[in-house]
Amino acid sequence: MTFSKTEAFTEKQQAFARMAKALSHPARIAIVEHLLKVGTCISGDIALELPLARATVSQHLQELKAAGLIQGSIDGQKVCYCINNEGFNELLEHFTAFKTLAYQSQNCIC
Amino acid sequence: MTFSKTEAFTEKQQAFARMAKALSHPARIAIVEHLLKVGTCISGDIALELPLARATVSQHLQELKAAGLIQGSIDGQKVCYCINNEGFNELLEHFTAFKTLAYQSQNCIC
DNA sequence: TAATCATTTCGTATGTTTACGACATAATAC
DNA sequence: GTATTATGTCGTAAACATACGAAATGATTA
Repeated sequence: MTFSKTEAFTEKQQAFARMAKALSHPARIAIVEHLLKVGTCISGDIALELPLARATVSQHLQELKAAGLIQGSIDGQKVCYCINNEGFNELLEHFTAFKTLAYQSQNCIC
Repeated sequence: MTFSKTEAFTEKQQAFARMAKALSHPARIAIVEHLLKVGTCISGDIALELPLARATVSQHLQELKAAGLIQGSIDGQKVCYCINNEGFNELLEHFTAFKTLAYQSQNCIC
């Protein structure tokens, strides 16, 4: 009974939640930050940056890719990862919407 | 072996991840959106908005509170929830930092 | 005081996440 | 062709998340 009743919520809420979930682990935050900083694509050097086994890093990379936040392309025997701008911008839009709501919201009266 | 090696990452990365985790379920997105829209505090009416048992909604509310995104205060036998502006702003700051990095980042060369 | 109502906590079943070593795969290098 | 290197997938153990009904708590109301 844990298949989180996602179908009961709007597509937008589900999309936002999926992206937030992708960022819900510090290792994945670190990966995204690194890719944003380095800009140019990086492969398994990411694993060197993190205190995790390569298999684990690979797993985190797959999750970020599935969420549409990063993309990877094969370059010889290496894989070159970078930010997926389309997905990343979608994430920022979700937050802009949040921010807009926050501006309109009254202060808490509790 | 799943105590997610959080201690290996910076405090900022951990804080961001904690808040993202709080938003990683559509029900919690819906709750935050609702509180932002309604502005004035709401209690178990939130449960009526969601297709979930009250116990489950309560659990989600505790998680959002623990993450510092909302706050609740007792008003008679009801509990009045609203956005925790301090925590919410912290979340927005994390995203602003992300956005700033994104602006400086080169395009993907992959 | 007892009944009622709003909310949370408890117990629990089940699915998901995290982590790792070991194995598989696929591309260069020798 | 074989070795080396980079990456991903598999199997697995332990922890965590999600959901709910039932019981507990605490405040009004009768």
